[in-house]
Amino acid sequence: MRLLRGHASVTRAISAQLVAEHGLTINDYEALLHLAKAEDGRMRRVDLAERLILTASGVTRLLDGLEAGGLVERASCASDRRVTYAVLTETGRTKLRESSKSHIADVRTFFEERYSSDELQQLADLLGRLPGAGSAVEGDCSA
Amino acid sequence: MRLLRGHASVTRAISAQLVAEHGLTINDYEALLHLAKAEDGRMRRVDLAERLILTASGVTRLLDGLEAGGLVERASCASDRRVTYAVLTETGRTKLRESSKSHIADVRTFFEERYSSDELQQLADLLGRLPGAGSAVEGDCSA
DNA sequence: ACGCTATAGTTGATTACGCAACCAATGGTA
DNA sequence: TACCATTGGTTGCGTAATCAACTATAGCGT
Repeated sequence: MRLLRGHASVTRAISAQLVAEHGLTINDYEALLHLAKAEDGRMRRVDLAERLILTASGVTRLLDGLEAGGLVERASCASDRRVTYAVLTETGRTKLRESSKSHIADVRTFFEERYSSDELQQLADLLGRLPGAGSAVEGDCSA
Repeated sequence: MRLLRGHASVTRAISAQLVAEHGLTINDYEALLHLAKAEDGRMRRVDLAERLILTASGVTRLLDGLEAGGLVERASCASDRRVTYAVLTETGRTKLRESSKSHIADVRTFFEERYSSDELQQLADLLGRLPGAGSAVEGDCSA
């Protein structure tokens, strides 16, 4: 675990910039990002939770905030009435575009200050094997 | 940041075992560990905070719990009356010994399942450059 | 057609932590 | 020596996340 200790300070530093500049936490940001990359800008809440490594309730509350800010909306699924989609709004998409510029720059700077691109590649390979880095295709509600 | 996402699940998994088997969170455990490695089993709270990557207040509360469990005590410093030491008690030392066995095994298992020893070394080198991994010698109250 | 189990999501209580404000000592420096 | 910036520590408050309990569907197997 010692190994992973550094995570806290890194995340905090980067997250703080994001909050200060755009009013988004890292999870807010990454939720928007996942939605943006998903088909139709929508995901089932449960799939989003898995991607963000949050519990279902964590996602409920995260999305509460984003909905309140008008960045996402809910939509229901015709074929399964249990599911609620989180859908990126146009506002949300814009917000993401705006914030990604500086955020990506911040992250890049942070890592490039300490690692060469080879090392970065290595790091990505190694850390990519941890759970939660998977990239399986999620189920769609198109039945 | 994507890179560091895996951290959450790993920490949770390992921490859960520790809590279930010994009633200690990872921070509890590592606090005891740092104290055990320190001279006389004691550290200034502020130094402990730095090691654990917690704020001063975080450490205050962490130690509250450990004190309540009789695992650490407070001691004051003769030469600087601002400082309070956290001191490992005999009970605490025993607790640490007990829990370290299974915890170390758990961690080892977790990492050895996914990485070769070379890779582990690489990972340690790379992650060791993140802030909070430093190993500077801390000030002692022996003036 | 009926019940049983699994899945999606929400809510209440609790926890862990950070930040800001604060107090008390320290240790220059004017 | 009187002041003031710095350091160690605690406390109040807010936030993000967990877990457990719950509701509502879904989709079996008999």
